[in-house]
Amino acid sequence: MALRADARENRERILTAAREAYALHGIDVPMATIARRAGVGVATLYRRFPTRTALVTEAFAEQLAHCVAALDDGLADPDPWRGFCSVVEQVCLMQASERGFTQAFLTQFPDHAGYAEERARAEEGLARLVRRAQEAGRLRRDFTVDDLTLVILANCGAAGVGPDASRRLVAYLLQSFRAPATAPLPPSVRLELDRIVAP
Amino acid sequence: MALRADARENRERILTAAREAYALHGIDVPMATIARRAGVGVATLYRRFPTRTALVTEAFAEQLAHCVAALDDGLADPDPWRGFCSVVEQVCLMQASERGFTQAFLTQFPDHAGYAEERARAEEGLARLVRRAQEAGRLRRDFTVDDLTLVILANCGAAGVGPDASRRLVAYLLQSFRAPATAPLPPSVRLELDRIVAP
DNA sequence: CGCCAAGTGGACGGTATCGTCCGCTTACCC
DNA sequence: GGGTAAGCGGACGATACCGTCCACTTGGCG
Repeated sequence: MALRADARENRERILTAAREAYALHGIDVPMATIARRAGVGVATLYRRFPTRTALVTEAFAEQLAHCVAALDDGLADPDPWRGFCSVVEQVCLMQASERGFTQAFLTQFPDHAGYAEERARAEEGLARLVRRAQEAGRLRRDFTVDDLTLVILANCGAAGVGPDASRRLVAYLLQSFRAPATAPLPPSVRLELDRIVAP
Repeated sequence: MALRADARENRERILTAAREAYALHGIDVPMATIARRAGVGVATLYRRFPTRTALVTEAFAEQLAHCVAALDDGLADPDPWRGFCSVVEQVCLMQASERGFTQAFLTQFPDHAGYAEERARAEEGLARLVRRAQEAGRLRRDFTVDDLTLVILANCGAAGVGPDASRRLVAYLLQSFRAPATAPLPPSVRLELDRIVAP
């Protein structure tokens, strides 16, 4: 049944607060902190989102949709290599700018039954993205779909530093993925070891 | 003053237990768990290692020394590029096989005053390693020392999966670091998303 | 052997987070 | 405008971990 107007607004406030809190303190931030930031009681939070993962899932639903859209865009690109690169870049940028998204992504993607079908679709799309770029002779033949996950994980570490570090890492990786040749990199990034959040 | 014989043995047992516990449960494992695994009381643990970081530091002192040695070896290699690669490979392999080491490394390296000098020496060595490889024309000119940290962080994510994933990532990265050309990769790795420990 | 300082273990109070319960408030339908 | 069910918030008991304190044990020297 539909939520009452005030409840619906509170729900949105909670989701926003959760994203902010995750960005600031990582995904293990106490539920009470999120509730306080949203200006609601903990009970309200727990009523809407019974488990921590439920909240995380909903909080990043939009970001996840953005990733799926990026994949579709990449597949639609007439240039298979450009499509491939843009998918990798966009997803990694998302990881780096929306702190906590990656943890959410990795934590729940395995099980969460509701998304099994969406996940299968995504995997199929990724496989096509890779095959297409390889058939065009732009992506090295020994690249596998699993390497995409490897990129996600690698980027996870770099994302903790900031989008610049992530961009540079991705640029390095894409160059090694390309069949031959190299190209200039984004500027070097000063790494502040102190400010890394435990990914 | 010197430790009593039984105390010395307990100390070793604690360090071993700590490494095991870190590998299994990550670096945030409760102190009591380590104590139990070592077969000692918590008081004993706290007396030897007053803070969590003190324990972590000592537990991985050997691994850290190994890294420093790897750097020296790399610098001693007559082939600057081979020396560069071996340092990167060895350090990353250490991260991947000794779970928890990276967290230790990153967590405390910034402050921990006692190691300031050792750290400075390491940084100087790394700078020389990079410069040497560049002057030999084997390492791209736009590579910076900070990129080495970037590699460490990127590897951190891959290391959570296992040494194979780490090796493949490092191979990719080293190829993009090299002034020109590519080479075959280690075999592809099946990534078990379920078994990733929060790095 | 006997002393005693070094060493030990577990109990304990303190703190943080969890998730639920219950009495009060309020949106919305009539 | 009034009734009612949906919604609310904060208090509360449970749980986990921390780090200390203290009464007991034991290695090793004289």
